[in-house]
Amino acid sequence: MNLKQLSHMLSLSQTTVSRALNGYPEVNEETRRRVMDAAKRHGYRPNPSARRLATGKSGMIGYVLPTGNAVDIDPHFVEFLSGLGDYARSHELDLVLSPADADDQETTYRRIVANRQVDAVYISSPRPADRRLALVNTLGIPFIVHGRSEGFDFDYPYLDIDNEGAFHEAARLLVQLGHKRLALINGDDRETFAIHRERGVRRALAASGLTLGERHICSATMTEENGYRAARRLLEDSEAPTAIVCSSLIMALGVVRAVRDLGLTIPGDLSLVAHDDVFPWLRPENFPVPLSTTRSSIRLAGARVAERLAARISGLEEGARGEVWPVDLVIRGSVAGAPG
Amino acid sequence: MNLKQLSHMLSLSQTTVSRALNGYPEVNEETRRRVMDAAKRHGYRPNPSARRLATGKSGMIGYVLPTGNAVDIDPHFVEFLSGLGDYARSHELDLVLSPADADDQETTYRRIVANRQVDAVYISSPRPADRRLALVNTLGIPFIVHGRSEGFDFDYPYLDIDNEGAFHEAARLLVQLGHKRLALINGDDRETFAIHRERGVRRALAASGLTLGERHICSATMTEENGYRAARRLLEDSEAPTAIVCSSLIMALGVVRAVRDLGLTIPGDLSLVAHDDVFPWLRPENFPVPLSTTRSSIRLAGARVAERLAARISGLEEGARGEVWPVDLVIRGSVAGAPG
DNA sequence: TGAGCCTTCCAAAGCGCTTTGGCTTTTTTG
DNA sequence: CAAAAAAGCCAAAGCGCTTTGGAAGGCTCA
Repeated sequence: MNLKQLSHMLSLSQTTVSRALNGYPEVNEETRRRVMDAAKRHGYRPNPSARRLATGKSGMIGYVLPTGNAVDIDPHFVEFLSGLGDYARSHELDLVLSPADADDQETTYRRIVANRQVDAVYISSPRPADRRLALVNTLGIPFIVHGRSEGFDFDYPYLDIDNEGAFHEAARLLVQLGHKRLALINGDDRETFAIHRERGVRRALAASGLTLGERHICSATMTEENGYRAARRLLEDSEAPTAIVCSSLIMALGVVRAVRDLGLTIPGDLSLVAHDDVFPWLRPENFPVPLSTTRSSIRLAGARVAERLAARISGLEEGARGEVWPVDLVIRGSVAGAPG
Repeated sequence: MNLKQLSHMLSLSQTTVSRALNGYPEVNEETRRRVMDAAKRHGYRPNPSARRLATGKSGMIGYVLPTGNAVDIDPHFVEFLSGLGDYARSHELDLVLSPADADDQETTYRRIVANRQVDAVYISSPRPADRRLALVNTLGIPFIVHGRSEGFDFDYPYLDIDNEGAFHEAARLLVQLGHKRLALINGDDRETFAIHRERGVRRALAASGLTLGERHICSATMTEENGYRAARRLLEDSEAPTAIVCSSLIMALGVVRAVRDLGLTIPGDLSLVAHDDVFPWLRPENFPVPLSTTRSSIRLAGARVAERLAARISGLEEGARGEVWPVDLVIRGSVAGAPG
């Protein structure tokens, strides 16, 4: 069933039917009702390719997916997607993932923009002075960054959580509990979120005249194994920390294992706080010792990003509005006063 | 730069240029070269919407993403996606995720097919007599099922791993080690893979005159917490199993925790085998006691599905070819002879 | 009552591509 | 060497929608 057929059976022109369906004012309400009704009854669905060709709008939002043999998609992605999808569904938006060579995403961005394949894109895990951001900004397609970049002379729309604040709070708590030697097990330190987290920890320590030594900071991809390795390295050091702030629950899993292997206990020998993105399949309260966390649902962020993208597409949102969400500090059994 | 402009500057007709670009035979090789060259030099890219409208092909593969507040996307999805994306990239295919109400995916399938939005779709986590499968089969769009269904009177193309064989092997190993009381911690038992796995375990037990008691089988969404709960329930029973086969590494995490909470040890008191889909962020060899697993990379499966979808789109693959991958049984420290 | 203004609809022109059918040349063939 | 076949190219007709530029008819209002 296409427009032509539909309009023919209604004895109306395609113009009128099209307008009736798309809510244009210059059509009689009575007529509109008739059209709407017939459309629904016959299950008429405008052909998106045709519409796209005519309007240039696609009803899809894009994401460039870095791929490659050695490239692992972040497990957070799926949770973010849950939220995004949930919102997108209610607004008839689809999401198109364009796989790209991790080392050359630019080409793909240019392609999807030039082709008008999508109405908007979002960018995640930005780094300082991230080229994707600069590119997308000049290409002039609506976009939102999930996270933040740094070092640009222009503003841009983003949604981020207060990583610095969160880790500042976590570290401050530990310092207040008497810990003098703090360590940070961070994510990939080329990403802005990791930089912000480190900044937060440093600031909290500095406030009490403490510092974060070179040996007390690790950064690596967030895997269980890397968490373990980092913890081993830290805890076997002569100046082993008495408290660790950790960037992810998955890494915390490894930290806990290391602590055990070394015959130590939490929170007796070591206090531990980790960041929790709220996975349904791994919850901090279910750690051997319930884990204190800085918590922020990445899923909600996904939904919000979708919402703002939709707003931008329809012109309801404009400009470079940045949005920073506060992060909860949830205290559970894994923190205690400094030993000794 | 569009076809018209390009053909104009070459003093050729759009027809010829189009044909030259798309590899049709009725164009002089010399002319083709000229065209190709000019196209590359001017960065000409055919507008996909226009092409889609004209050909009906979209160069995209579709996936209907079940969403909803209470719906969690399986963390396996992202690994599968890694593989899929990796292949898709090399073939200029995009992936469109159409979010749908988890309880009504049919509408969405109909939509994307009717709209010719995608050239092919894949279906994952099928259940017996899965309606999506029946629907897609009648809709006549190329598709591949990742996993298998049951109870249909037609064949369909799929890619699955030998779940039954894998769990049969795992259980057989345990039986050979003298275990009489085996338990199975399974995924959602409405899904075919879970049914197959259960079947495998039962078959292995039956071969030695043993059975899988009602109390020795649990099934739930694969979260750490559910693994823990299941293990607690099993191990606190008067007929506690001496060996457990577990459907996922994430659940195994919970099993290990439960074992510890109960003051038991692996493999002293309990042997444990789990299925490993090969996540980069959680590896069985890094469990407190290295975990024996049935292993199959879900990522490779993703790549293979993409490959077959591409083949189907271009007509290279036809018919209802099913493909079943064998699963490795990897023995590590978590299994031992039955206690006592 | 007739000029001017809405209201409501329509015909037709794109959007950028593919593809059908046909028209020249050139090559082959008996 | 004429007739048939093949090669190489083109004009134009879609694909299904939106949107521009009217036009017909009914109103208002002096």
